[in-house]
Amino acid sequence: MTALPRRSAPHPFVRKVESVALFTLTEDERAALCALPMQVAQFDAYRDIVREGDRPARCFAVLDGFVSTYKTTLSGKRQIAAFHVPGDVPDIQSLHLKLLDNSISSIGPCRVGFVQHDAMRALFQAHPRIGDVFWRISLIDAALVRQWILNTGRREAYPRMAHLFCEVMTRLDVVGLAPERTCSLPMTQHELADALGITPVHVNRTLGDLTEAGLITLRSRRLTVHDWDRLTAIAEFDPTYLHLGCRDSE
Amino acid sequence: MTALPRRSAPHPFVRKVESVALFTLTEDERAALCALPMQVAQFDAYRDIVREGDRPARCFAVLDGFVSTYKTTLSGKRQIAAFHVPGDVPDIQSLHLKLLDNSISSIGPCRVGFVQHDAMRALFQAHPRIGDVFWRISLIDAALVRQWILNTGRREAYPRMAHLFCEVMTRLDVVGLAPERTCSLPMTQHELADALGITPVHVNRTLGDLTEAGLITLRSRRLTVHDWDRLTAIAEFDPTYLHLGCRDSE
DNA sequence: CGAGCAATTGACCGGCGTCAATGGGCGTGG
DNA sequence: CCACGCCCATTGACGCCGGTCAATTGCTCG
Repeated sequence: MTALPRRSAPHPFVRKVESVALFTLTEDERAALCALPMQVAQFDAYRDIVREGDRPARCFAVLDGFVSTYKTTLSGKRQIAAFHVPGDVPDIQSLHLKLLDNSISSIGPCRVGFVQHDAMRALFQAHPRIGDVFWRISLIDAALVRQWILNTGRREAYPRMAHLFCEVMTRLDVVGLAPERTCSLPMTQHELADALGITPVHVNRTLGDLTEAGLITLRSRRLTVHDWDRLTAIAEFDPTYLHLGCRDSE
Repeated sequence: MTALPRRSAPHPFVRKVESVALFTLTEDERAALCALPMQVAQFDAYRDIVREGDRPARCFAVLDGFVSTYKTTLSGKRQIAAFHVPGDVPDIQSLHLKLLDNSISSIGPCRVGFVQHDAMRALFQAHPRIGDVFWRISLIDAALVRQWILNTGRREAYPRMAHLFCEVMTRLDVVGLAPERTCSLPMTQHELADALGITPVHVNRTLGDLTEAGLITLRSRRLTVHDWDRLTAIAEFDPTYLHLGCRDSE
């Protein structure tokens, strides 16, 4: 990890909060969010950003790249429970759970912004509605994990992988990172395996099947979906669980 | 579901909040919790209490019995994402996510207590620390689901079932419902299957294996663990993720 | 150009699913 | 009090999805 000088770019929390809130931010609230001091850091690929057992005094937002939440068994098997895309705050839970129960690592190289818990807590005290939005954010994260369980527990490898691609593509599309159903997917097949709960070898076979079927292409870390309708049908993908912004339907 | 007259028993939220909070409640806070109006209802076994897609205006606490949070695929396969024991508030998320993304049903017959969202929100406004505790409760629930994913994704049926039993026994012990490593387990093998992501037939075989190994007995809806050390070893069970109350370690 | 990791492929195997039949416990009705 | 029906549990045979092992190829970067 390399510390970089603090930047004055538009604060990523503003965008995230605005996309999740069910109300419009006041100028005051927006200003308070922008005033959050954030320390930007860069990570190489496949580095732990925080580890299970840590007691962090800050949480972080993903600025660029991808990050994964994972746990491991004592015997070393690894299971990824969630991917996080730019704008997400993967360890928001650390605000209220001192002891981290999962690790979070970079997938490709990535940039993240750290914010001290104290600063967040002060913000929530001054602006309770913002605190509620972050609570909501953490609940949406939990909803994704529940869907992930349904996926690993009750779908075979083929539709399971299809579902993962549907989710990633949809979430990236929301933040403008999936034009033309194409997006960056910097993870190796080994990491896909850890996300899907299968072996890397079988990832390769399943990936081949999806490709042969003309559904997707995954080459040099880029994923393209050729037939979105068929892919979502195979995956039985219903994006409701993502709790995307259509405010009246939320 | 049958509506019962309101009871004046000690409010279950008090106990739950006290067990999860990292501080001691003031008299004021305790009184406010006790003043929460709650409507008690009784459910038969295997009834949905709330359904995916609902927009509830209240949430509920489990008073007696067990309930399960589950989702289903379009093709009808079912996956249980969590069990809830007396004292839990399984749909706390509905406070901030209008649209429920999972169903919750009773396992055995059970009693639950409904509390209007408005009442909860008023409480949180008057006592922000209590709001924080409920946030913490929802984060702990999320931690359990992440562990559940590791379990279904990266363990075979035998240790997976062992792990589930370890978790249930530990959580019931916390609320005094597992004396002598024995507890009620009112679910059928079919529901165990839906929790573990395997088939009922294989549940039966695995259950037989655990029994033959002298680890457990499961008869007439009662689970007994005969060799806790060996069971936890097989399950690689580490209760840290449950975020139990040892306050200094949290 | 060589080192090292990621991807690919084939052969084989085993855990778990599927199908189907049997047995057992319990509540209901005769 | 017994008979019936229903659901749950149990058991066996068989097949397949996905795991394991291992060899080869390809890519990336120093």
